Amino acid sequence: MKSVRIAFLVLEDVASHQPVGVSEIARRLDLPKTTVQRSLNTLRHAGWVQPAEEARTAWVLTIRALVVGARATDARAGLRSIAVPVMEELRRATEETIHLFLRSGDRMVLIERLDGIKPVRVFTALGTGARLHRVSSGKAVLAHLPRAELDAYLLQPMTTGWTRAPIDPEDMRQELDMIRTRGFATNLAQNQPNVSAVGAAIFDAREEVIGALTISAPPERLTEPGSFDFGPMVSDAARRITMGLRLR
Amino acid sequence: MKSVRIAFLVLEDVASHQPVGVSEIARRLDLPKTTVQRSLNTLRHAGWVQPAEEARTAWVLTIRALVVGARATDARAGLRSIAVPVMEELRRATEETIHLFLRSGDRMVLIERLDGIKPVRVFTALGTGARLHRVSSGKAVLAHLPRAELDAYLLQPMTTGWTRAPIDPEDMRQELDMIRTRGFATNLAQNQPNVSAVGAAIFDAREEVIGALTISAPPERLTEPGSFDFGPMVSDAARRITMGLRLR
DNA sequence: CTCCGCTGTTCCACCATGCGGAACAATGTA
DNA sequence: TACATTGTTCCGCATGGTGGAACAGCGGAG
Repeated sequence: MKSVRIAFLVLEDVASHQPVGVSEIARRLDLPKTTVQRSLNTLRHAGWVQPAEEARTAWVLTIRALVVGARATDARAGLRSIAVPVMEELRRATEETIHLFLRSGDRMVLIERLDGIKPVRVFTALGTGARLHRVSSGKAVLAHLPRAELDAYLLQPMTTGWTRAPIDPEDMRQELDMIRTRGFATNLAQNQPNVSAVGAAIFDAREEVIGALTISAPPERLTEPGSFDFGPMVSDAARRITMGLRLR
Repeated sequence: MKSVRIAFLVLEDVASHQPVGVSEIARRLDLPKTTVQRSLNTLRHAGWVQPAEEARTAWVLTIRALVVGARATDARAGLRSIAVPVMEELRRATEETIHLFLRSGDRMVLIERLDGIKPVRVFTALGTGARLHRVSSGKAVLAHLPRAELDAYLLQPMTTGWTRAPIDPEDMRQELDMIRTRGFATNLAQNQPNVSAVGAAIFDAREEVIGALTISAPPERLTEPGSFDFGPMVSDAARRITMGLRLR
């Protein structure tokens, strides 16, 4: 179904470049303008894209995309209903921001957030994604990936997020070993300068890693000694979520 | 483009009934099984649906749907970046949960949430929708809709959400008049038994209503006198967001 | 003012490709 | 065992998507 494949390519291109016009999309996807325009019209009739306000010549996503997309997390057998109470408890205990991530390919995607009580916080929007090796949640996941998958991932070049320093795969393996033994991963302002975090992996009923839970805070509230307080707390909370999923 | 239209129908059906099988979808959409299955396969290759864990015979949405859907709110010229700081301030002042809604047709859709500090809270997932007349945000929007649109809306039968009591369109008009004059709408546990809320409308640069901001709390913390404290606060916050949008 | 490069849009003939009935297989229920 | 479900494969027909070409509208440069 060529036309469907094209329609979704167009939709995703609109999503990541909106507001955007016909020619621009056609150029980027290397498709005839005609084809792209036909797709856009169909997408409009389906209610997924709409002309940007005023400019009838640029396109943006509609809210319908959000409504449908938001249901994506319902799939995981009520993960949210199991996770949220645990997250609430964890937030009360730490007073910091708690994030719930799911893995999607080689990215971690934020699917739920309970923000901290203390004033200084970092704001991450739902649906935001980051490469696995850049974030504590991702490292927690990497540490529990099947050997073959991990090897494949480490073949890709990796850099730290902030200072674009390259990461040595062997160093990463060592870090992952440590994460596996102590039960949680850390990220001390390595991805974004003002955010530190500790994270622990969550497993589904088949005992495969599916995501991670994290505690985020400004670096001054999450130093290495501090992370040893929070570390066991996330690790314990994540394990309780895993338990909950297993009982389903 | 028939095949594309069908593919999106199938996708939306999966979204609202997952996990779901071929025959069930075919029955509901009144399409041949073959057609539905072809669509599902294409959707899988596009990365939008996947077989449910274990049961290879049922389908669910993938996280990709969330990632794309989450971008839908970026369209509104940085609404989020303008709204969030105002919402933070409002939450600090009230210590209650702050919701940001956008209108989509005759529904209000939750696009951002900052949860309250106090323990008892009601949890609404992002992307959740509700009929306009059922929620305070929706009533705030209705109160500022162009006459023709309002008339059209009031022609539909309306009931309260909880006790399915019918609502008289004339009563609603009166309530909307009051909302318009005092600047905010209230919902005192009428939709869900444990949630009260006050809401105020947000306008775009063309001065058309696009959404609303609300403060939610359990009824005991948001009684009629209390709502007169919070009322002006939401109303003021919403106006500041509107101002921000106008400057863009 | 005119030209040029860029937009988005319309038209149309060809033929790839999606359509869907029928027939099959793999379940689990009476 | 019989039956009513489910999901899956196959294939011939004609529908409808494809994409080149040609047109129109806009804005900036010379």
